[in-house]
Parts: sequence; structure tokens; C-alpha cells
Amino acid sequence: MAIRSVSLDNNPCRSCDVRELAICAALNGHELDRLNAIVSVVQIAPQQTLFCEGEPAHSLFNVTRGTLRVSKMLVDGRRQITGFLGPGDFLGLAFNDTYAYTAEAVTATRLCRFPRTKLEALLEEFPALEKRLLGVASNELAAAQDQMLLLGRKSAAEKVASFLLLLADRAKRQGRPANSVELPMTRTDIADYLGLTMETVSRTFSRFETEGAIRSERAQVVIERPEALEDLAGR
Amino acid sequence: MAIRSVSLDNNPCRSCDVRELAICAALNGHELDRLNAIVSVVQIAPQQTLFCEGEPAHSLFNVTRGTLRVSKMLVDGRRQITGFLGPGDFLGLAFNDTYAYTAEAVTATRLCRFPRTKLEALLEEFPALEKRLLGVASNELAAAQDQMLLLGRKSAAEKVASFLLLLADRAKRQGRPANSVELPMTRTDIADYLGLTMETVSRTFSRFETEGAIRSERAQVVIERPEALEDLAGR
DNA sequence: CGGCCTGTTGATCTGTTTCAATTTGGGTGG
DNA sequence: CCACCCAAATTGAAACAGATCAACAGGCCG
Repeated sequence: MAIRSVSLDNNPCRSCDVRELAICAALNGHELDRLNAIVSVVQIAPQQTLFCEGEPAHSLFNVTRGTLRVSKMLVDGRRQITGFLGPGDFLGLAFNDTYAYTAEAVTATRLCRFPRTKLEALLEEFPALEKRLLGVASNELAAAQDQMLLLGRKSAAEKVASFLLLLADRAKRQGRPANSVELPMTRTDIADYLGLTMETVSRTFSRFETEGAIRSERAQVVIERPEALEDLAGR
Repeated sequence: MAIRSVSLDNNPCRSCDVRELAICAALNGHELDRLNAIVSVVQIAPQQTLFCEGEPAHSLFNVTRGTLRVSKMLVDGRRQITGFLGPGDFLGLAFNDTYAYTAEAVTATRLCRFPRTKLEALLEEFPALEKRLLGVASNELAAAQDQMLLLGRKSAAEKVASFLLLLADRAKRQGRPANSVELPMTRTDIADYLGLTMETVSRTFSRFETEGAIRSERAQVVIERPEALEDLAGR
């Protein structure tokens, strides 16, 4: 088993890097101790599965490090990636008894795991936490609607441009330079996120590069002319 | 102004048709009175707008009768319908200060309106209501992910088949025959929901009819061979 | 009765996919 | 440390699903 739990001796939540981004921001010091009491840290290696669509949803998670992909599949193997998650993102918000999607690591990933029943008990006690969760869900819903617009109505170039700008926004929100974005995922992952093929994604990157809109190096893209991408992305 | 409010004399919530479907199911009799105190009934005619994307989100709604469409647009007019809402569905769950989408009536529609600030105050008092809202959001999120899979990875025939089966499921959940579904929306609406053109939707309906999978009459479709659609829909 | 909006059907066109051949680059073992 | 290997990415050519353009039919309302 590649998933291993690490026990916590003190309360690392208090000094957590992503505390302000995560649901934990809803709690004060004492409450945070209570949360810490039910949490365990999980680490998974690239390409490994955190959980699968259809599995009983015993845990909820908070990403603290690395990148995950969340996806759904058709029986014949066609795949749709519904999101890439990074530090601060919450995961597992399917209040049925089974996960509605699969979650896999893109890079080495570290997460906080909350047993569902125990987290639900804490929700009763701390309404602020429940409110925060509702906020998270609302934001995800808004993002999902943007993605539907992208999948249903944008051209390949518009999709790729929107994707790059989304990553740039995230980088900025995490206090990193917004003109240089990391691309830890493969072209196939990007294609499955945008409803395209790998080849179309690759061609579009090449086109953007020859047009001077981006400069592509290894697992990183430098956005040279954001305005060119913004025109395409349609906003 | 086409939107008119109707004042309530007693507490019609108690005898509401959709009470068990809506968020109101989370409340008991006394609590329901409190909810009733902040609610107003709104009626809108076909094709009229309930609210627009970007407008300040002062109200939340619950549909009690009719069908709405919820959509987003690109600057050049391309449109993506992210959902059709019917009796019992909740609307306006964008906990930012502005609506993330436009809501318009497909048929004559009646809704309960909750002023946002007042509903939020009630949420503080009745945690069950907040829990219910989180459940609603989770369900919508799961539906949104299904729709992303459809938009990104399904063929035209698969999309139309999935759509018909979705409507059949809804009809069944509302206690109506599952083999005969109402289609109050236009072909263009369906196309904008499925990420297709009107023409492709029309051709696909025709094909299903010549194949004997459906029988199409006016604003209604009879599903003759659900298994044929299920094969296509991929589940 | 006539006009208009919605839907259907046909013909053609095009963006994206599919299939296929190279190229690149990072990791590994000799 | 270098050469090799394999997965990922790139690029080209051909095929195709769905879009676009266009003509026409039907139903509804004024």
C-alpha cells in the first residue's frame, strides 16, 4: 500500500502553510485543536490513486502540498478530468455514501484526512466550519459552471488560453509570479480536462509559441503576452 | 416589470406541493413559520428573466412550479445552459455578492423568494437548514461533474440519449410515468445545454425516432426502448 | 389569412480527431 | 559518465463528426 499515515505529536495545524486557504481558516486556536485531534496526514506518490469513483466515501481531505487530478470515466475508458487540485483545496465533498469521482496524484502529494463521521460531528459543534464548507461548495459550483461553458462552447484555442490563464490566476493567488505557470500534468491530462485530444493540445501550445504569446520550457510555461490569451479566452 | 410578488395570508408552506423536495423539508412546523415569514412568491412568464449574470445577488429562490433555464454567455453571444430547474429545485446558491449565471423562465414559473440576508440569519438559527443547503450544493456539484463528462467526452447521440434519460429520471422522481417526458424547452435550448447545434439535436431526435427508440409528439417524447438509449448514454 | 418563429432536412465545409511517424528528454544501468 | 530506453510530446496527412449555410414545412397568434 502506497498510502501511509503519519501521526502528529503536537498541533501542526497552527503553523500549517495552507491554513488560511483551507477550511481550517474558519476555526480559532482551540477549535483547531479539536480538528487536529481527528486529522491524519496522508502522502501519495505521483500517479497513485487516493480513492476511486464508487468507493464508499469514508474520508474527506484537504490538500497541503502537490497536485491532484479528479476525474470521471465512461465504461470504454474515455475520461473527463473535472479539476486539478492544489494546496488549500478541499476534496471529497460528496455527501452521498460513495465518491462520485476518482482522485489521483499528479505530483507527490500530501493531504490532511478527516474521517467523515468525525468531521460531521465537528460540523455540529462549529457552525462556522459548516458555513465555510458551504462557501467552498458554492465556489466549486461556480467553477464547474465556467468549465461547462468552456467544454460546451469554446474552441480548442480558447480552451487552452483559458486553461493557462486559470493557472496564472492560481499562481498569483498563491503569491507566485503570474506570468510563469507550472504544468506538472501531461498533455493527455490537459486534453482530458479540456475535452480535446493530446495532439490538439500540443498543436495549440506550438501555435501560441510561434505567435509569441507564450514561451514553453519543460514543465513550465512563460506567458509573454497575456492580452493575446485573454482575447482568445473571451473575458 | 413582469415580476410580481404575491403576499401570503396564512402559512402556505405547510401545505406546499414541493415541501418534501425543497430545502423546506429540513424544517419542522414552527421553524417553517419562521421561514414563511421571510418568503415572498414570485411569478414570471415564459421567456422572462428572473435575474442576470453579474447582478447583485439579493435573493435566493426555490422553484415551486414551471421550468427555468440557467445559463452563462460569452461576449459574442455563444451560450451554455448549465441546467434546467423544476419544482423543488433551489436557485441562487452563489455565495458571492453577484449571480454567476442568468436564470430565465422556460414555462410560466412560480418561485419562493428568500432575501439573502434574512435567509442567512435563519441559517444561523437552524443548522439543519444549513446542512440541507450543503446537501443541495453537493448534489449539484455531482450533477455538474456528470455534465462535464457529457460535454467533454460524449458524442452527439450519447448526449441526446443521456438528456432524455435524465428527464425520464426526474419525471419518475416526481411520481410521473418515466417513459413519457415533457420537453418544454426549444431545440435551441437543448442544443445549448448539450454543447451542440439545434440542427444536430433535431437530426438526432429524428434518427432515434426512425430507429424506434423514441416517439416524438409535440412538446413530449415517449421513450419506446429505454435500453437503446441506455446503451448509447454509456452507463 | 398571412407572417413569423420553431423545427426539419439537405448539401457543403471545417475544426478536431484519428492514425502514423518522428523527435525529445528524463531516468537507468552498464 | 555516457549510451540506451521508454514514455511523452511533436508534427504531418487523412478521415470524420458536427457545424454552417440554406431551403422549406408546420403550427400558432394576431
